[in-house]
Amino acid sequence: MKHPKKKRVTLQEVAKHAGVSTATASLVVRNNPRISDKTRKIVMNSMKELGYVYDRVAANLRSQSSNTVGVIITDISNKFISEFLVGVHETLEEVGYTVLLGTSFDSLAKQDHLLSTMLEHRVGGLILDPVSGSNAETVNRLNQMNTPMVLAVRELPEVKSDYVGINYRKGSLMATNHLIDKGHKRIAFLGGVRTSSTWIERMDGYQYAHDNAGLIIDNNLVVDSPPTREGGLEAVLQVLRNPDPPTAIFCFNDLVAFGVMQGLRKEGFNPGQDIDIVGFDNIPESDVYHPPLTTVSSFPRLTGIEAAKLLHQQMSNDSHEQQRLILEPELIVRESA
Amino acid sequence: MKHPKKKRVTLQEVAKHAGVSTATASLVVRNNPRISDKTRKIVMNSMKELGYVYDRVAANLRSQSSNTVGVIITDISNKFISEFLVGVHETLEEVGYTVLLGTSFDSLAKQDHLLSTMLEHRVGGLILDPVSGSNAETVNRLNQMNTPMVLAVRELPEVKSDYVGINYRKGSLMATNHLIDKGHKRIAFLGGVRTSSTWIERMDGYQYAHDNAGLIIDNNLVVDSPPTREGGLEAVLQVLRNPDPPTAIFCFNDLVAFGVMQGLRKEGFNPGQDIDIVGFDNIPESDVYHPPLTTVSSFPRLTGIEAAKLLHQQMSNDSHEQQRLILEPELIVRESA
DNA sequence: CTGAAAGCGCTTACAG
DNA sequence: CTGAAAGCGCTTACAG
Repeated sequence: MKHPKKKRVTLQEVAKHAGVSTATASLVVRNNPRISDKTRKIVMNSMKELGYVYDRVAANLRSQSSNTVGVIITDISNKFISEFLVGVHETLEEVGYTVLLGTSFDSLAKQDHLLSTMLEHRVGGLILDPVSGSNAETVNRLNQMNTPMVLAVRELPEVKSDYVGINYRKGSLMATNHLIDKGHKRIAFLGGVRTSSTWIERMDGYQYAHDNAGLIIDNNLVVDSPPTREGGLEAVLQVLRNPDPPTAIFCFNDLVAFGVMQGLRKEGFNPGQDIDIVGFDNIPESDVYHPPLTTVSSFPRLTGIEAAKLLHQQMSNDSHEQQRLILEPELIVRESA
Repeated sequence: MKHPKKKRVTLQEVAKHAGVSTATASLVVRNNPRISDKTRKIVMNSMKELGYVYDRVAANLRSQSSNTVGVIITDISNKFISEFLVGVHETLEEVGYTVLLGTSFDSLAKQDHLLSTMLEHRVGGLILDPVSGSNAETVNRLNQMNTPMVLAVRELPEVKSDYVGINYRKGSLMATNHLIDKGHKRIAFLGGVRTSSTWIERMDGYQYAHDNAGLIIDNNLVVDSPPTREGGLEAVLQVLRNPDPPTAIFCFNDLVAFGVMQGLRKEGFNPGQDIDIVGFDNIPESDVYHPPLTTVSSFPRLTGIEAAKLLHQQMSNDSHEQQRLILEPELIVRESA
């Protein structure tokens, strides 16, 4: 876990080689304009000659600053999250931060551990896609350390923090309305973790659409599961055992929808014809599924970009008021419904 | 880019509060058995009471060690790479490393910049999925710094380093043979960057299969492109303009295959019936495509795990001989060919 | 515009 | 088993 390295060339050595003081050399590395061009060149030369590599760690320690940002996500395999990460990462690198990545694999214990590690590494800020069921307490440690943070994707009810996410409720409302408009009365809602804010919000929209249409929800048609392909597969198998199965399915996300399609085929149904399906996320592959998936587009990359921007704002402004950014989704109608 | 933080509680303060010397407190934090249980408890208490957070950065500086590892990848959106990253990340976190993530977005300049940044951050080791066209010189900077490194996914001819990757040649051979066995004589090879080792190796296998069968390759059927869905789409449109179009297509990877399918449909062909298609990678979604994709499984996650293990070995053993690990692929026959 | 000295928060010999 | 002091590689006032 530890590994001693060949001795680095230090700034002192560079300074000595260039015949200046360490302070001067330090100013040169940091491009301070107060150094004459002549001196600067001499020092730069010495750096090149000796193969000097700036030690950002020592610099950060001394100046009590940080240019690293921690990013903790739940699961890279999830396309929504990986696209989110692209947005975050791209934006953060642009502004010059280096990112410490942590994956919680949806485990609260791992997330806790990662939070600690990040703090120990003196991150200047943190972007957190929290595990469902994260408690405020865990996260408030960050506030205590005065570390800027933005929460993304999943909102934590009791946590005071910047947040950027999707208007899941509206997306779910649009999806369910679409199915109702097509004449469906028995619409299942499959997948997702019942305690997560993302599930609850989708449930809200699903409920609201039913209420509006004067329909009542059959609770046997609401089956939760991990938000994965496997989860979708299991959920649909369960719901099909129902004596009165659904005629349409609203899926927690596109991954779940794939699993659902697989399950339907396995049971002899033809997805998109016998049973309509709507997904959520509009991951890039959803339009090459079989059949192409009707889904709700939720702009993961943009979510990441905005989260990174918000964090950057927080880190550069001392007086920063809390922000909450909710992106509006869009219904993409394809062949599955 | 910099951000001053509230003053941290230091180990000195803890020591004073506990009535011991800093050295003793330090030994406690690091779980040194040489400290009596009684003293340990007192110190632990003080830490809790004061809200102490270990400063790994200061510790690493002083002890000239590092428990961070840099991971530079080309593109998170690419499912092969993101799965690879999962493997790397999971393994690295298990052994207690924290990962600094960099994405080169396939730009040589960005990769160079990231390498510098990682060195400046004193990473203890590095896993590099190099941009195609990376030159040895760039990478050898690491060797100069004596930083352990393992190359993954793409091999760099002139670079001496551990490497873990896939036997692309064999995978490509299997895929092409499969198409030849089905009676195809005009097999296109679409997508991928012509200068990358991954492309060259696939080309080798494709060539070899043709030679074996006494077939000759029509160079008009070999079209390179970025290894993305968009790239596949463009490549197939180009190859279809051919007066004598192919009857089967071997795709650089599954993403390219999706693009190819889309392109075929757009031009009125029915993928898997009019024209057979084989992909490469076996990404999780490939079996829910339309039609389910015949492809070569290349174990991205395992690749990541092995890369991380190799790096860990290098970092913990001083005498480490160079290793080259090549994973064997597998043909997955589904409906597209 | 440049230099000498102190200090960021730890760990590391060295004594005892 | 514990303590006092030096030092990792930088930056930061403070002088000049």
